[in-house]
Amino acid sequence: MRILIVEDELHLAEALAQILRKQNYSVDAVYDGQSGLDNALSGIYDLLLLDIMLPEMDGITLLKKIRNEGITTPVILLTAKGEISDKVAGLDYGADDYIAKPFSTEELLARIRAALRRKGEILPDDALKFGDIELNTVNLKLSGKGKEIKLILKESELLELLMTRKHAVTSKEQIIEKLWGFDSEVEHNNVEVYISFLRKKLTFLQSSVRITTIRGVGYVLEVTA
Amino acid sequence: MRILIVEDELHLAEALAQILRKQNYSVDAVYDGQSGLDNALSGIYDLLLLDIMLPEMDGITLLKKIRNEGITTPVILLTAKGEISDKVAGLDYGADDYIAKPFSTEELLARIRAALRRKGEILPDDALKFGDIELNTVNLKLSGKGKEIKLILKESELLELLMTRKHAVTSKEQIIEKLWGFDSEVEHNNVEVYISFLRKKLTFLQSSVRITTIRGVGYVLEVTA
DNA sequence: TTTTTTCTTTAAGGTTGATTAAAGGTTTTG
DNA sequence: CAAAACCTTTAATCAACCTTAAAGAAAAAA
Repeated sequence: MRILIVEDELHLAEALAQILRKQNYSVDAVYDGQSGLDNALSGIYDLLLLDIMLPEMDGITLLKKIRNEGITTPVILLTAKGEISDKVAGLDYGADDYIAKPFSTEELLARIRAALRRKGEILPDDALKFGDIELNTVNLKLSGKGKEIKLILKESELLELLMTRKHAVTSKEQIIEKLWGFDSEVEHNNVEVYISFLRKKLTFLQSSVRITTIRGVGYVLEVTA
Repeated sequence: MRILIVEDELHLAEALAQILRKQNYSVDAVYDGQSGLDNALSGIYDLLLLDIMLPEMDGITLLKKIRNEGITTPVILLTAKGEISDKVAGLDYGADDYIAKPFSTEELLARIRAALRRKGEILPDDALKFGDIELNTVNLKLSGKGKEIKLILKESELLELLMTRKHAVTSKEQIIEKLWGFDSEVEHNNVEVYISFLRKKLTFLQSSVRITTIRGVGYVLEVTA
């Protein structure tokens, strides 16, 4: 289950992300409205947590835009105390719920569960697809052509990143930032090692998906003919 | 037999829970209407004890909502003295009974038995199944392949959690939250210990069910070939 | 109540397996 | 060709996890 947090208070955003990851949700966080919109439009999220007060573009505008694009992802608005009128506007524009800051973890989790339940009675599972492979980001199993193989966490996170970014080229810096965190001192070689591991497993699966290197730029998934 | 208590007076809720557990009911308690709704909708309970005055969402509204969802779980309302009109409304909306605070333990237990009897003549039993094992959450006996072994409470709760979550991976945090409560300071090692105990007992039963570790993620039940 | 038993938690050391670092090879680019 | 970027494998390190024993707490029995 993938959740996108759009919240400009970095601290809160990271705290939320951490809490949700412990519940085994896949979480991405962005810190301004424009990035929120870009990410939300990808349609890969099962739920959006949207702060109302945001730089670049406020949460309500963001909500309006994604609804106009036909995206029905459940949205929970995060509101400060005084923003009652915003709440109402939010619900009018298709938010599923709102929760006033400060809120308890428990309450947030309950509302998330409720929103997810409300939406798709049959909860979509966590399988990501690309070409002939399917990655389950919860139990870390990668399958294709009848075969199946277990990944370890870092492999899964890396492949997940490549799969969600589809045909975009992903740089080593982006990978490091996503897998090891913003200011980590991890070497490029480290990424190369995991790319190598993944290629081996893709080969084992006899998948037609491969990880192509674009020198000086990054990696991208491709389907071979 | 699983009972959900929705009662905002923490003290009363816990006291009730304790009394009912002594009667071998499986009891969960939540302290506001929204959480009550979330939990009740899961449909796993055999009875709901519902306070009328609640934060977030009052008991009557809660009752209405679950009945609208087609959930027929018996409901006993807990009412304060003055709330006669609420009682009536409650019965209109499909409560099975009400009991006025303060009430005696005996009276409550009698009404619970009556409500359960009234509902399903054949009472659903408390056996959970997965693969070749069966867990009775009331007498804490785990059986499979003809053999049977007694679990202790924490083992049973842990296995119950894994069994109800079926093929989902459950993190240690989720386990701690469920077994020890939200903000407890219990160490991860504690979970590991009980996982270890359970594995030993599964081995003793020669069950094909095993608890698989997914490093950095959590635990999941699997059936071996 | 005191004693005994059972259950729960803590602590410690061992084991496994993930991660990192390193080294040598290969491919691409200028 | 030389330099840079990348690939792959292996070995060392480190973190996560497992297991056992025993202390502590709670419940049951005497």
